[in-house]
Amino acid sequence: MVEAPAPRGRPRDERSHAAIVTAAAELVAEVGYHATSVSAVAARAGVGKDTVYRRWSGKAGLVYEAVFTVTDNSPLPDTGSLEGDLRVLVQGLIDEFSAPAAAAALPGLLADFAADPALRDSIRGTFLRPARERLLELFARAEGRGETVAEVPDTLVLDALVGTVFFHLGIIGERPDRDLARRIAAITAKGIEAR
Amino acid sequence: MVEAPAPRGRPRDERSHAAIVTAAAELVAEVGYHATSVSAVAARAGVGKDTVYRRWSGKAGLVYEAVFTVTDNSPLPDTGSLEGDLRVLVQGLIDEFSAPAAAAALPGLLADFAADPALRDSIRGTFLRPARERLLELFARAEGRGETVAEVPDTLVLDALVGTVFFHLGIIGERPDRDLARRIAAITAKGIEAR
Amino acid sequence: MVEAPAPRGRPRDERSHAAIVTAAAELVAEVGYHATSVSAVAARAGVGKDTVYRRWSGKAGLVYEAVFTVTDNSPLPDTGSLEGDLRVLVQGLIDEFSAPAAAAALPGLLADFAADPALRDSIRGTFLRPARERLLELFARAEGRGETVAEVPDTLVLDALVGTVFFHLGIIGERPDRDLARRIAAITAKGIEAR
Amino acid sequence: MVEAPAPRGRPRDERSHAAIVTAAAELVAEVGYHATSVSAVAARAGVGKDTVYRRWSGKAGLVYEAVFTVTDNSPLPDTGSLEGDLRVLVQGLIDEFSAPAAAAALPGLLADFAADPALRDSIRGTFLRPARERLLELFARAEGRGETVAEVPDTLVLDALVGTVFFHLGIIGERPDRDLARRIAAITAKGIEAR
DNA sequence: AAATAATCGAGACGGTACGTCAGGTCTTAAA
DNA sequence: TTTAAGACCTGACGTACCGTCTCGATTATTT
Repeated sequence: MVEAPAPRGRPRDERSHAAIVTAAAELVAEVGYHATSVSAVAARAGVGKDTVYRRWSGKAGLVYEAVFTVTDNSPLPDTGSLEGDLRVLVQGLIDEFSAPAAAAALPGLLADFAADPALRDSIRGTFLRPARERLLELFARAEGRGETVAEVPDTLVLDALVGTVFFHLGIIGERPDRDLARRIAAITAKGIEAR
Repeated sequence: MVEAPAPRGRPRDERSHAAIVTAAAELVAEVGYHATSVSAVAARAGVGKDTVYRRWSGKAGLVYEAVFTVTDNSPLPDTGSLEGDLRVLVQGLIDEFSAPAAAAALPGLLADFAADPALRDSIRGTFLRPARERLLELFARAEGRGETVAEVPDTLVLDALVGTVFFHLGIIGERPDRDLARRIAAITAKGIEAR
Repeated sequence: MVEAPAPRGRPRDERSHAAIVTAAAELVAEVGYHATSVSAVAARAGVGKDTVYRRWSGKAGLVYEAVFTVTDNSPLPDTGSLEGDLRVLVQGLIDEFSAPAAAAALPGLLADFAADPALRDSIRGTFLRPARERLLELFARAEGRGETVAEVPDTLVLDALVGTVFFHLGIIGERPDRDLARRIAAITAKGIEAR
Repeated sequence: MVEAPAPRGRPRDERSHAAIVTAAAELVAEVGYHATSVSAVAARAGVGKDTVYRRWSGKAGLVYEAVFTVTDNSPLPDTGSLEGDLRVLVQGLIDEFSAPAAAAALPGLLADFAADPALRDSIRGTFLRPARERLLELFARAEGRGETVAEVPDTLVLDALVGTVFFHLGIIGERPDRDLARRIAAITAKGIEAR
């Protein structure tokens, strides 16, 4: 087991952490990702810049935590069909990507993550993990029901779902249509059915 | 008919234009989108900054033209099936997005485009137009063969194809797998078939 | 005798000259010397920049002509005393330096002249010439009246008169006091009297 | 009594201040006032531009401090006569204005000061203050000796002395003649004597 | 109690890029 | 050859943000 490394000196103030995250989320929603600066976040949080850099490596990491902290861990409802389950999953992505702060942050955020090897790895490892677990659970259910799924890497299916939603809403800026989740789920479900 | 607005004064030097575009493409491929600056592009092109800003509104517009000028207008080969045609189309996207300059530029570029309303509109209007025309041609062929396609907006299908490739390669940084085009085409073709 | 160099091609448009000078004088009075640019002068005059540079070497020479063209050549009135004559001469300098365009132009203009050897020489040769001629005339009258003047270079006296007025009004920005000419003339007259 | 405003944050580095001032003085002496830029000063001082703009409003204020910091506070020697005392004072002005950096800076510097209301006020308040104090001391001595001085504002006498020296040396570019101080002092002393 | 050590808010630090503007030159078609 | 127009290269402007460093002042643990 890993020992805590014996904390010495003044402990970090947890309230600073919360204030920074809140300030970052607000700023991103108000002025966008590009116009959000670490200086401005620190100023709004009533905190020194060092206090931010002591906890995060830069704007990207900070905004990521500020915008995507609320991971929905509620179990995926069982709709009884692969397509129905996928629709719920996709609707979740749509809701997540349509939130004001997320919509304002996503393109710039993912660009910054993609440009940094360390951060890039955390996209699959952290950002996509919950969605991937849900997708695997969903596949398992389908198999349990006897629905066979074609031989296709789950990461590719996930990239297709996330990439489609991200590009459609985040890059193009399309408003989330009422039928969007249904259509994406329908195509994907039929597309990956065996036979 | 629209009259040319009677050009007055010294005409723009076409060699400057070409030098700037070349310098931009090289720089992006060498140091990445973020580290590419208008000043550096101008310096490498042997041109004043004004000459750049006279023709482009900023880094985003310039890099876009530098990286995505070579529109492939060759007619889409007719493979005899929707899935086959889609595979060619998707492979074209993969090749386009995997080129060194494009791969280095895409995430930051699309983020900057998404952040500017004027540029954002040009994504559909310019960047996606050739691919969309190919897609429509491909749908027309399928109908001509009697293959019926489900009621689904072509822009959504396009966003799905482009979004998937962009996210998989550009954001996640996955290497373009040998089977990538085949798999995406297979899922999509089956997914949008009527029935 | 000097031959005219056989004018070939389109002759210069004299109206351009006048338009440029007028535009320059107006601009200097409105926005000051620093904010006056050759581009702006040309634009206001409805003239190309080249047409300006073909006639003047730059902003300094142009503004000089625009602001100090109206040389007062009226003969200096004979007041009957050195001090009285000096007072009239100094009042003339004050009036000249207090005109809106001149006041706005002088400090920057003289600075630019001082920085360029060619222009610098023209301060004595052109700008100060009329005043110097008046001063010499004034000395001649004094001698004619039997008033003896101490051995002092006339250029130094002139520099003292002009420098005092220029510094007091142009640099410090003092408003031209009612007694200013009288006081300067009194000091100078007494100061240069023999004995 | 005025409280020190409780300095917060990292204090300014005094070595930066000195390095900037030195670099500015050197540059002005080497390339002149016009060709001296804030960027070049910062680069030579090994300092960011922000560090310069944090302390000075622009080139004018910076160069002023760089060139005219060394105020000569030595007491004016008592020569026993108004004219002698004036000669010492004027010689001091000549020496000050003839120093390489000062000669290169003065015309442009005073032009920039004259163009900015805030800086303009500091000419009398700062630049001319030492000379004015000397002049007043000199008048007091004269009165103490029984030499009566005509009713004339001391600021006008000062403007005459400074203006004459500045115009003669700075604008016209005359070399400081051996007799210059003597002549100016003689004219002024006689000119302001009562009777 | 004293010493040690990490944190805090504040803001200065050296860099770098921004987008604008002026300078003075050059190139066009028309006069 | 001049004209109006305007593109050309150069280089300075003053601003903003980056991520680091330096203050004096806290706030904890260790001696």
